[in-house]
Amino acid sequence: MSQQILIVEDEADIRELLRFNLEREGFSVLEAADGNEGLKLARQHLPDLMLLDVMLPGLDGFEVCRRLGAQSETSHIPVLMLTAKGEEMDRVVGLSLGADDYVVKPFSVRELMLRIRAVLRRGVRSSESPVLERHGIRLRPEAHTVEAQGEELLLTATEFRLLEDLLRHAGSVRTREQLLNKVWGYSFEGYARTVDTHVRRLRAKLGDAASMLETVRGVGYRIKE
Amino acid sequence: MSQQILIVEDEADIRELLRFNLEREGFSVLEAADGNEGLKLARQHLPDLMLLDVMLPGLDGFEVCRRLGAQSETSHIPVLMLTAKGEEMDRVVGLSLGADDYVVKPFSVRELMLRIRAVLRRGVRSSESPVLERHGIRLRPEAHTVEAQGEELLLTATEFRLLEDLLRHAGSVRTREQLLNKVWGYSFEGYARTVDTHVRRLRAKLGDAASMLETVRGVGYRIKE
DNA sequence: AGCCGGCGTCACGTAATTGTAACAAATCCA
DNA sequence: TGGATTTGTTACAATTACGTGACGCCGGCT
Repeated sequence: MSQQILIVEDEADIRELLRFNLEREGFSVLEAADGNEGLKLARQHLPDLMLLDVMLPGLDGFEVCRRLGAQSETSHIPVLMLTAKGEEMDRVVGLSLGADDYVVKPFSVRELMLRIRAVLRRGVRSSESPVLERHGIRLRPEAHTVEAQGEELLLTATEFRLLEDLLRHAGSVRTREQLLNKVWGYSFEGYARTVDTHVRRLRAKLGDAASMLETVRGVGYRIKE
Repeated sequence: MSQQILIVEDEADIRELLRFNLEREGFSVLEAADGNEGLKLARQHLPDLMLLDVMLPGLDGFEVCRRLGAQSETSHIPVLMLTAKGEEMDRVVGLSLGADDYVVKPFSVRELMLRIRAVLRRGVRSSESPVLERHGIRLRPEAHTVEAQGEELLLTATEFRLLEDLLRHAGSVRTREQLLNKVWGYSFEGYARTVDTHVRRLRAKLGDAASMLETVRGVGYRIKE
């Protein structure tokens, strides 16, 4: 379930720093200390993303990148290059060209994580369903709009996320716990009945379409198949 | 028959790496290390597109661009300018001289390839520049100008990029984080409410057209579909 | 130097949103 | 049927989000 990231970096302390932060963000991590090993692991595990240092003993980052691209199984693996500091902007640009993005050392962890997420997001873009539609309700996640029988509904952010989650699981029951975790986030420490209140508010705005949002007594809520 | 791209760039590293990526994408590549040679090759081979660095020894990118435009055989060749970050002002000049698009360094490979394909798809130079138009607002990325109801608006660089990003995603909500990453860059470590301030300034300049830039409470901002 | 435009931050006011409590209604089970 | 449990409904206070104006910094220009 968790996404896998391959670190190819010769300096052990940087590897460790990266591993620590990536795992804290929920990624699983592979490590390689040189280009050859990185290439081998990439082919074996087909990670979701590679962090690739440019300056490596033996095969350098650019060469690894080139060889990855030459193989069809590995050519789709997004690569984020780590480039040494102090280089000319032009040079950095050049070095980044075999990759999807690059970060200049020393980098801030925050920035690196942002870039990793950005690169990963590009991959899943296509799989995201653009429109959720059921029983005359049309929800556009991208636009953050909802229509019921052609009328646009003005939902609050929470209501919207709630409806989105229910729609994504249309046909199956969602428990209050599941909804709290997904809509409110794991750090929410409130009462489960908060869900009830928001379901009520949502129903009020749904009008006639509210009948599709049913209560499953003792379990949770569900949108009809 | 693969399309031919001419790279005019003085740094050998960058040339090589551009060549590598372009050939990987199926283009055939010509190289020139300075403006004069670039001009010569352009006249000889009439490539499908030119990647033209601004900073060149001898004849600079603008001059190359201008001389190309003066000849009927070469005037149709699409030009994609490579500009360094500090060359914002020059950009306007270059584009007015006939470049079809520009890419500001540093850029990611992905972005460069997308732009190359966009320019090639557009076909004949200047025949159909990408103009972002919505609700009486017309933004010309290449010319770096914005009009609202026929009146030209004088936007700052940040305001322009902000509006450009919002327009490119018209109909979709953009979160503050997305806007910060895109408009301010990943290395920006400031406060998300900075976005609000710039939205406000943008709205002030948009005048009546400001109503198309709506706030999506709890999420971000969106330009109406 | 002095000025100025652009930018990021801050403080404040207002309005929308949200979580909770309290009570009513519905449903279940013995 | 009656008590227990679960859910619906309403009201409300606290919080949050956003718009707005102002301020200070910085870099470029005169």
